[in-house]
Amino acid sequence: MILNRLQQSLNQLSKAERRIAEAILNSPADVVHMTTAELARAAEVSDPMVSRLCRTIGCRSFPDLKVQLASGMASGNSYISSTVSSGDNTETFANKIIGASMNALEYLRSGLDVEAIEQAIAILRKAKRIEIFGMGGCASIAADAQNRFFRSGIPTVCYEDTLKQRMAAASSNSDTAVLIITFTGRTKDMIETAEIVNRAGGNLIAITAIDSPIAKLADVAISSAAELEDTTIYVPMVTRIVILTIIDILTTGLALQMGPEIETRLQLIKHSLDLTKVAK
Amino acid sequence: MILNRLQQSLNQLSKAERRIAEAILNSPADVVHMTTAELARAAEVSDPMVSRLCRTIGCRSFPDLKVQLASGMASGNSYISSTVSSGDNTETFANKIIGASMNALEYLRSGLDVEAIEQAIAILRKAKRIEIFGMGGCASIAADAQNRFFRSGIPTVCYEDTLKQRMAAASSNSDTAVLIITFTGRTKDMIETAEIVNRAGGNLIAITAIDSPIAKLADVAISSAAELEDTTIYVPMVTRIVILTIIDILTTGLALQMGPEIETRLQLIKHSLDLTKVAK
DNA sequence: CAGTAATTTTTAACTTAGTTACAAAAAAGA
DNA sequence: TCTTTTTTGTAACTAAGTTAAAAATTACTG
Repeated sequence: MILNRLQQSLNQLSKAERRIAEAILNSPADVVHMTTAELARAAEVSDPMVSRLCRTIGCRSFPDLKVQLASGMASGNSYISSTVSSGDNTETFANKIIGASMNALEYLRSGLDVEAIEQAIAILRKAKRIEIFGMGGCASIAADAQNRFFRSGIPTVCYEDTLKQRMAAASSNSDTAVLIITFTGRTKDMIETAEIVNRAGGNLIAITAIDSPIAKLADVAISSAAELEDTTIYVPMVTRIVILTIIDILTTGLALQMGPEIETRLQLIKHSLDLTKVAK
Repeated sequence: MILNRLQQSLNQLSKAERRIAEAILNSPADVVHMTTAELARAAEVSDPMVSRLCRTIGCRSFPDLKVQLASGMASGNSYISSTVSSGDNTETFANKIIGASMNALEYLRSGLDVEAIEQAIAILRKAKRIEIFGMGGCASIAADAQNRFFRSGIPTVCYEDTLKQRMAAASSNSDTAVLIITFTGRTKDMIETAEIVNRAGGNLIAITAIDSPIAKLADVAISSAAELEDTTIYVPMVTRIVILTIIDILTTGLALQMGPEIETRLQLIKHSLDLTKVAK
């Protein structure tokens, strides 16, 4: 969506361009009915700067930007995730956080690399075991992934300790699917582990930032949409949600390919919990 | 929507106007990027007729029609979250999964119990320590919550083992905030643990299914939107996403109340990781 | 069935919006 | 401080869209 692109590239723009971008973000609904001159006047810049900004953010022309704006804002997907500020009341900042998550999911949908997903599922499908590695904030995501993948019937383990990860990596082979989860894709330990997997001949799937060292080392790299993250806060929030959803997609894809055989197993797993619950 | 208006007024239009209307209805997505001349040629009429049709159907100008078209068509890609079926190709089921998550977030937004959130934040704010309990599929969520709450400076631990949970529950007091995360709110072990917290005098926050036993035992219960879960699959998917977002809201609210003091700590925590990463 | 009136459509002129090219100003670097 | 690069604004130009008037088609009446 363009509003995202604008918000994101805001600090890479020149002074005048930023003014225009801000004017658009301020009242996107109005911009849709403006001329270049009107917008230029609102942003207190010259007309051609408007045309230029359109090009900079990847639109063919100003009318083209308006069209994209209009389609972007339509329906429910108008959650512009502005940053939480200290003056916000509970309802406001809660809405902003929820909006940011929805935004990220919309972004995931529009840019999902279907081919990468299919390749990853193919690797998982023929794997005799799955090893999942995640450290720091990704450790809990890795644990969640383990909790989902083992239900497929393929033996799945998860390590958050770099030493264990290295040892597991070293003993991987063509029967092993290694799933590395990392926000930045730049953690030194993890890069080394990925290299060990490569040397050992394991099949490496990475869910991480695009163009990161780990993405390059992987057989299949799936983008975690880390570029969408609000860097004014210090903990990745939306990236986490996006990765969990990617894991949902992978496990579902795997289950679909396995067909009805998995159904019974899932049911058995579910009913194994029956006696731990009180009745409704 | 304009496409409707066009379709409806189709037989009230003159011959040339109808040709244009039909051309638009045929490929509205393309029209959005056309000029009057191009559309006129496609409909085999003269340029001014295009302008005229726009007026006839109630648009100010042709660019205005394009904008309306764009916004009208975009609402088509609203998230239809039907159940995944075995015939779906990758793109389809991926979209369904993402759609289900977005749906759940929309649901969370519209029904968020702001008061409960504020009460929970108040409890966390005055807590001297935070204990987080989650089992099974909720263990990884609890771990994630720990990873977020400890950054506030309040000592935070997380247990997924029912024995440890019981012991921690027994040693809770009015300085302790206990956060229980459970999908169903009906796990026997967890109910007993909640009762122990009550007897010990700890402050109990539960993120769980509404109207469940644990929700009733808690000082503050926040709904996890479990009632939205697709029960044809055997693993909670959207509930997980919703709970994570609730945790984001709680940690953000806590940070906002703590004010600038927390900023420094967050920065320090972030920079403590600097040396573990390779440079860009 | 012809002629006239009304409507529709086209051609041509015109206005306005948007872009390009170039010059000036500001910022960065030497 | 001067040079070089980047950024911004001014002015000219292109193209898009609209208006106005003429031509053609259609409908209606004598």
